Amino acid sequence: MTATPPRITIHDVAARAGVSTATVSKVVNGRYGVAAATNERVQRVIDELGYEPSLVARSLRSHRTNVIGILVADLEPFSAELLKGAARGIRGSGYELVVYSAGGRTNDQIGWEHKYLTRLVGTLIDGAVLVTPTIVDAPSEVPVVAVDPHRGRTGTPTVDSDNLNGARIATQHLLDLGHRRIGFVAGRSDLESSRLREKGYRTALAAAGIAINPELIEVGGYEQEFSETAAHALLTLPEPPSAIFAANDLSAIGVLAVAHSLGMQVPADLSVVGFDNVPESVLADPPLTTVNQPIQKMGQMAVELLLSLLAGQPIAAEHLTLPTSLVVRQSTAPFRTVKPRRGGRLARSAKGRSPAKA
Amino acid sequence: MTATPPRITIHDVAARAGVSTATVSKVVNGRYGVAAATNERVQRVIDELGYEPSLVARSLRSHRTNVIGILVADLEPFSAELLKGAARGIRGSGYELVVYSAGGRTNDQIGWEHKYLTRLVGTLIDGAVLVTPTIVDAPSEVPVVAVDPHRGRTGTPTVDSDNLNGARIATQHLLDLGHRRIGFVAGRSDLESSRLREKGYRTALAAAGIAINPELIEVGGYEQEFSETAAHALLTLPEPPSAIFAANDLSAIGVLAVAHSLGMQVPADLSVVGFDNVPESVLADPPLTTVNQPIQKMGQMAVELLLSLLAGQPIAAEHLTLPTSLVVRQSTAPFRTVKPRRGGRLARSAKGRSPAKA
DNA sequence: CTGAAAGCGCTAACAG
DNA sequence: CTGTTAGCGCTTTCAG
Repeated sequence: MTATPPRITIHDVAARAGVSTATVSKVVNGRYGVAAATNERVQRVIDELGYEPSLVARSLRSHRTNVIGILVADLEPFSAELLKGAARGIRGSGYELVVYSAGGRTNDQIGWEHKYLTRLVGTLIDGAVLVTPTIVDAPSEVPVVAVDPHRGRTGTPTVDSDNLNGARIATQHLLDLGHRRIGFVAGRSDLESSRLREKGYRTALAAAGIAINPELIEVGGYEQEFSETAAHALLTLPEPPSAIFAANDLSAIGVLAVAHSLGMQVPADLSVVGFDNVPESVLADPPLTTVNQPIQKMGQMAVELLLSLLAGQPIAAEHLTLPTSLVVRQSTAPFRTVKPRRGGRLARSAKGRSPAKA
Repeated sequence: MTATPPRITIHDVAARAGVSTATVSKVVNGRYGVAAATNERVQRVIDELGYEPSLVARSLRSHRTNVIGILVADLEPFSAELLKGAARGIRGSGYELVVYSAGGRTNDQIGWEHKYLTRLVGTLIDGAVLVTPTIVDAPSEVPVVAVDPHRGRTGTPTVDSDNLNGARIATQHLLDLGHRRIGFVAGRSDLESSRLREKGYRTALAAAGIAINPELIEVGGYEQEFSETAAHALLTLPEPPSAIFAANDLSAIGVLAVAHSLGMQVPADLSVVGFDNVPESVLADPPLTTVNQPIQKMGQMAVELLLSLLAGQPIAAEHLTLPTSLVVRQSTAPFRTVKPRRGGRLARSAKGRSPAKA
């Protein structure tokens, strides 16, 4: 155990400068009513000692901190991307940013966002952006903006993207390529975005006159590991799908991994589409066809919305839904009737053989 | 202005449950010495009211918070990537993570890390990871690990990557392609990593028997905007370089932008190499040849080091330097003697014309 | 212009 | 087992 750090407090400064703590406080905060000479002397001592007021003590006293919080369940590709946008949104606002992470594995526990919010709000932060919260509480007294909330829309301002249409066009892309047996690796049913993505999948299929086959739907929970299990189930079916739409990129990357381990070539033997367009999707092998969400922009808008709220300004819209779009890369290809499976292994010369069968 | 949030405090709970605040505190913290009946009653009130202790008030009192801080100047690709690794490192440790961002534009002010560290340490966080700090103080009483510190190595444990060799192999790659006039977009001279990268550039050139030409070196400050100015100066030289090595990917992306605006084709007319291998480098047009730093791993190791320190365990090594490697993508090509410039515009049919001249 | 005193929400002795 | 008291580091009236 390390020794208690000898923090330099306002008392140390006051003692050394021969004034009261109240005076030091005034100097630090640039309040009026301090003689120029005193001010200078105190300032010198502050510099000497390298004194810096404790954010915590200060915010406990004055319920204004000029800090906004971004609460995330974990720091994964999606939230990391969002943070870049959030940083852009806060620039020049005079506010500072604190990101609080529940630490990943805590996220099985529902309602983490409420816990962290109440823990911090009113003391450390003036307002918060909640990233993919499972529950958005009854509108709290403190300004809160939710990004991609799990339970649809409530009283709190919200930023999300068009999950329904994104899923539709992703599925449609696969249909256009001639695929008919299209698997779906679902997200988490408690999340609104996840439900909408599944709905988009179903809608597109229905519109094409294809009946939903329950055995082609497996839950991957938005996580790579679970998704690998799901993908395995799908791909070892007696009659496996020729294409899989995964509810997010991490899941799609899991599908890719399983396909490879099964000796399948993507996209020759299996087409895969993801959702999110996180940077990792480009790095995937092969680069993933996916649905683009303007994640950074979502982060930026959420922060800007929060800043308006904090300033007491009316906000343009309660709920912002940003458009999604399809990004075609190399994980999708036209459906081929003949599957050149030979004893479980696949022929290597598949490329460019049978043409599309749209 | 929004009304003061009616935070539910320990007093509210105490009053409602008909006990003292001390008792509530004991219940919350699971201390011994509370009657089962009381415990249950208090617990019920806590649930009813949705009470959650203020992290701030608590940490002010008990100087242990189980929270570690990651202090960054800004949330850009590098730090965002690092956070993913940090999150992995903290998983299962029981600690929580707070990321504190100075908010970008504050970073012209040197020493932000000291300020934020003293602001938070001893009150909000038990220890910290400093990301690219400009100054690493005399070893503080509180556990601190620096990632890619700017001023070489001091008493504080450090995680970085092999900047010198990375820069060497990047430059060598360009030399191997036959380039002789190789420009350099430098970082910030106050940063150790930046100095090492410049040194690597100079070393490689010297080893190839090429004299350093000062007019081929411009400062880009690790920022895209500055780097564009630097690149513009370089590319409008009477005798411009045929290749540019940029001190980081953001700078290289700036170089790409300027090259395009000048009507140059990359890599046909200009080869560009970056440094970092952030996800953005793959997204660049064309995908950037760059030096890979294991950024996520650096974040993870930094956190693990800090955790050891916090646990009072001896650490394996004071200074960890992870290896760097070259990632060849599409922004580099062999040098061509003849530059098909025609009135400032470039012929479109450059591809595959004159062969390498290594 | 300056300082004494109160108190933010909480925990840690110590009495009762 | 429970409550009282003190005080973490700071800001804020309010007297002097």
